[in-house]
Amino acid sequence: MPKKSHPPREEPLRRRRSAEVARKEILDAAQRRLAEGGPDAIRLQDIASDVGIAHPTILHHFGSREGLLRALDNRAIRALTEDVAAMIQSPASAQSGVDLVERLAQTMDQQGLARLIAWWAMRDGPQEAALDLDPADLVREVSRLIDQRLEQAEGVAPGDPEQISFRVRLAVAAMLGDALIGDVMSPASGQARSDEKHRFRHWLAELLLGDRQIREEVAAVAAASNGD
Amino acid sequence: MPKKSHPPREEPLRRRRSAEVARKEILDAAQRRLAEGGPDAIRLQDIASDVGIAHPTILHHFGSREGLLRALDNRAIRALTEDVAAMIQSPASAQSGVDLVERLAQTMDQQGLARLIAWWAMRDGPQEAALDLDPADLVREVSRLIDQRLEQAEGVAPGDPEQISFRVRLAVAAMLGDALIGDVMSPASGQARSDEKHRFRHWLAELLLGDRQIREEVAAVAAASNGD
DNA sequence: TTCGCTACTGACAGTAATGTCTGTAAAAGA
DNA sequence: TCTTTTACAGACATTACTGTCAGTAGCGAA
Repeated sequence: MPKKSHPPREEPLRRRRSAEVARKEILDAAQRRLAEGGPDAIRLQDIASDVGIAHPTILHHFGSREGLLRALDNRAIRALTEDVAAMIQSPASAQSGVDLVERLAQTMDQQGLARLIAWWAMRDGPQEAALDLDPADLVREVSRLIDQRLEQAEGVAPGDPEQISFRVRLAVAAMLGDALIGDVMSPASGQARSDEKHRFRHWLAELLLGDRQIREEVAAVAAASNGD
Repeated sequence: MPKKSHPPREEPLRRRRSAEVARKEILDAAQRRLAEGGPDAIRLQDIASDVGIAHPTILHHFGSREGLLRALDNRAIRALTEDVAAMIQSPASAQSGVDLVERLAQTMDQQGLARLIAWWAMRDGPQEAALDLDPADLVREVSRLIDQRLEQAEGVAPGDPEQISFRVRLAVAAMLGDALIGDVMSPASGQARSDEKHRFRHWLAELLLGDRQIREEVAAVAAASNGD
């Protein structure tokens, strides 16, 4: 029995979101598609049906398919930047680099951020980057933050500032690459593969901070040798 | 004046390659397109016009577009495997890891191999890998080769075999990630960026082999301390 | 309640890409 | 020279994806 229009309808015929919410839901769906199905899975009609809207609505919010993709790119770079910055400023990262690497890896893994960034690099790489923000600022900002922390924590100014940015660059590049092909490179499978992944990240974290510790050991041994 | 068909024609109306050569030329063109223009640039008609053939010829050789892509994937993984293997067996890699990392990076850079691999990871990652060869064999084989070399060169069996595979995994992942987003992460530009890139690789190579050297230093210091 | 704004939709247009079909021509072998 | 094989091309079919357009409906403001 079809509803009469007498009482005001409980369920509106179509849901109307704010422009902001609509954009977010569309971007989320697109990112999910990209993560699960690869680049060919980003089709306006599919994304629209995921969100529960018609595909012209996506065009309404983003102008064109290309506009949607650029918005995806920008959000991904921004998310990575903010996550890395928050990571460094968190108190947990004071002691060890393990949490840093682990969280960076999880950021890359979750929601297919690694794939999104790789895809962006493939499409925009050779041409001019059509982004709202400059990814190089990521490294600059992160390096600055690390520098700051180091001075605060140790009171030591590290000799070569490039060493810091190299570590950041290595961590980001490695976690990006590992998120992309780490699974297929691993000889293990199933739970063992997951365990190995975490050991790998742990090992990398120690490698990134390790030589400092080892050099301290050297200094300690040398001091002991002189003192005795 | 149109040619008479009296004398046997010097130039045939169409060039006829062997199936093998044709496949190679098509794959080369496709890879070039992918490297320069991104994933959307792989269109049968474009590739065909690059090679100088009609697009149904590509279908004839690879069955379908998907078949072409799978052939591309397989060739990329194979190229990477063989290159890494050759790299390790070369005499130049005996002394330092610098040449290893540098060559691995160049392999990734040249001909857009990094992009090809990233693209493959994006498309095949979540599903079953549709490859002729298992990429995990790459790591296994490389680890075995490194193991071999280490025993030959130093006569020492390294403690943890996982340490070796972790280094390979890190080198490959880092150079893949850096080939993808290294340029945009670099604060420098132009020639300075290129210089920085090489310094980064050099630094990574030393990091990968460095702690061994440093530990030897520690041992040396300790020995000197005891001996004196 | 009325009005205006705009998020949203259905139907359609245009286009471009893959894939099929039928036939042609260039080699290799007999 | 005849035959067989197969690399290759032109024309067409089909599909499907993006983008347009005119109109609808929900929500806030007056």
